[in-house]
Amino acid sequence: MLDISNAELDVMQIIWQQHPCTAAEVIARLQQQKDWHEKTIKTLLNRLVTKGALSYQTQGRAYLYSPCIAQQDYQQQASGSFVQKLFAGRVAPLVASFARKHELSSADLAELKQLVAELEQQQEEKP
Amino acid sequence: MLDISNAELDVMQIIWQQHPCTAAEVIARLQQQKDWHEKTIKTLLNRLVTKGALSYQTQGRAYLYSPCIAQQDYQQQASGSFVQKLFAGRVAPLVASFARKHELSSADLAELKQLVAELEQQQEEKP
DNA sequence: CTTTTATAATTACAGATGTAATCTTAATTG
DNA sequence: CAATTAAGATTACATCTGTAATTATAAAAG
Repeated sequence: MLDISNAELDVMQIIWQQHPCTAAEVIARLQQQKDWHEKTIKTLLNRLVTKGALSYQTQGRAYLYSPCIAQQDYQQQASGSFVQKLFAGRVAPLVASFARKHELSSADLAELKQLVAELEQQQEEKP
Repeated sequence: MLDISNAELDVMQIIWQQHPCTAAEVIARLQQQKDWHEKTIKTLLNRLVTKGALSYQTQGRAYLYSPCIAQQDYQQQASGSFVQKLFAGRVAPLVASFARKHELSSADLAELKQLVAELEQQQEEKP
């Protein structure tokens, strides 16, 4: 299973937002939020390529990076193992736990409600 | 912030389930689910003490371990940073993502629905 | 009291991670 | 063309992790 570290994930987020993109672009955008040295970011790009999370095509002297895994797919994989690890595979307790600490906005609640409704309906459709 | 690794977390789960407990007890119970050497588990216990996740009281030659952080508190902290890291702090998309891969049971859905209802009510109470 | 045994402490060691610096090489500048 | 610069590749190095083995020590057994 593709395992992306925390620092690497910050790089992936930038690239998921917009790709393909050059190292220079990643560096420029990441440095708006992280105080990381250019070399550090290059290292992370390299490691991500090595572990198969990013691919690239050459464009003259530079590389054009693209994700090998879609953000949604990675989110799915990661939330699966997180929920398994901390909540014995049940997602409702996670939401409860989260809500206890982080006040949910009305928008969040509405979104959740809607989601639950949809899932219920799907369940009825094929019982 | 208290950072507990994956292997360490397995030890914590055992101790959260029942504490205080001796190393021998932890080993016996963990070995029912993990194929870990006794020495490995001792190492993990030690590291958890060092990082302040466990404390102990001596009982003759042995130690009686107890968690320094409640399971709920750790779950809260961990889910907070997970949701932040992968879903920009919004929990609904996490549930959506999770549900897309892992079929939710009726029980799960009911639990979620109930939870949402409660949260909505809380929100009305103090607007 | 000496030997064995059970506990915890210390040490080991490879791979992952955070965080760069240095090296190589090709392109740009003068 | 020579010197500088900018890309990526390689190397660095401390800390964390997974996974134990070794050592010290105190208790139990003979």
